[in-house]
Amino acid sequence: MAIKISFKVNEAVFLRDPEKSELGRTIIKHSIDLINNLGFEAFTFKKLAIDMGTTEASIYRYFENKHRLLLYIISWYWKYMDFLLDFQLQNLTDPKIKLKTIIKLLTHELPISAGELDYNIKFLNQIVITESSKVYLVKEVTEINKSEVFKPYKELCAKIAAVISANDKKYPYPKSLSSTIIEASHHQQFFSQHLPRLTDVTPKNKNEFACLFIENLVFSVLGK
Amino acid sequence: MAIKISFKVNEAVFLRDPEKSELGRTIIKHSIDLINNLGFEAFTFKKLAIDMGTTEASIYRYFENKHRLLLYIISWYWKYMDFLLDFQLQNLTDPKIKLKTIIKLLTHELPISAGELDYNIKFLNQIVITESSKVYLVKEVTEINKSEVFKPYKELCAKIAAVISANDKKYPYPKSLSSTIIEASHHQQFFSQHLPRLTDVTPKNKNEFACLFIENLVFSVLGK
DNA sequence: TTTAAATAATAGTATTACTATCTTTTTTAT
DNA sequence: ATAAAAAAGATAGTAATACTATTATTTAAA
Repeated sequence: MAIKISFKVNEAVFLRDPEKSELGRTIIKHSIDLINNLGFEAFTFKKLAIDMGTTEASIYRYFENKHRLLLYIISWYWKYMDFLLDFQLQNLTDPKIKLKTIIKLLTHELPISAGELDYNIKFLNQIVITESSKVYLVKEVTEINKSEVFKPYKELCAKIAAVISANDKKYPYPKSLSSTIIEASHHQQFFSQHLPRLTDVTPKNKNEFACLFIENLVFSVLGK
Repeated sequence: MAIKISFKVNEAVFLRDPEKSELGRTIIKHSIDLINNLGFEAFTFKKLAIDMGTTEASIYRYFENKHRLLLYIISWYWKYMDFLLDFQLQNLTDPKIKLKTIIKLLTHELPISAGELDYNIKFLNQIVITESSKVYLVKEVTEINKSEVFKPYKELCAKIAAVISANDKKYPYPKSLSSTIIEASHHQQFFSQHLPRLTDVTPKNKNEFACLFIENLVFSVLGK
């Protein structure tokens, strides 16, 4: 019995819930493929419509614009990450091992654990690395933030911050360290792929590099 | 005798050097104001042309597109930062004080030291915080990187990495730590301004927050 | 002072980012 | 089973964006 995993993304993100119809799910599936292929800037609703054999108008019934669609995808990812985190931490008690598990999760491709997934996780991962900061690095951030659509990110950040605090009760910046390791995980992965001189990757540690760097960083800060 | 500061940005970034004509300098000056006002997404050459009383065609003679213009501004900023860094570190010998000076520079508005500046540094600073990652977080990064236009960023990163290594010869990730503190400086400033729950800012430490966090981070990692 | 280079003025094109309308199909409620 | 409602498809249209091209005018350099 394969369980289909789905997460409720804040209603303010979409006009019609894409999880609730075949067309909606197709939009998300094809968007992930297409954004990964073209990059977010070159991605348009027109191209998406052609790609999936429907019309622009149909897509506009689900999302106000492509920024909202990206926000949906990224939010979905954070919810999935949050779920995986709960799942993987459930039987762990040692806060150090908990934190190591979190760092591993942040710096590796997401595992497709428990249930079947509609989306291409490899692509989703790349999109998060390259495009996720574009959802908040916009002029309208304050306006968008009012509708609570950044909640999944904030909740994940708070959850990781709690584990950080459990490792070192006196550490004064758990939330900032949390958001920093989330962002740095992406950046170091991106840099090691495309601008390696901004990192210390070597051909040897290529795959483990981001993980090793972040682990070293975190456990230095938290005093082992 | 006021010295006008100027930096040579890689020729591949522009079609015609904006530093070498009045129109060119006006383009940069007005771009900084307009990008800061509208955000990069809403900023267009048309709006810029109207704002400065010229035509779109004139601007296209200087820059291929708005992404290149942003790249120019950001590159200029890194060059200016590099210059300030040399300037401020010149009489320092203690590597710890050097690193503290660097962190202060990264987390505060740039000082307008030595010479007169054409550009609005306050705005430039905000643009770097909000828009700088958009110059490399694009599909064409590898292609763009070939023309060496990211050099100013890489050089600054290397310079900071050298100071990091001077603080701790055995630390294995100087370049990654360097790029991480550059990026985290921006992110933590952005978050503390717009999404404070991702940080540990308080009304009290508001202005010093990013600096305090990064200092604590760096000197924990480098073992005091 | 001639020539070249830069700018201004204007026009035009393909694409993007939508909105509107009407018809057909599918779903749901009775 | 059927009527009503909702969703999707088909088509059209508009304003703005992201350019390119052409010619005339001004400015700077040889």
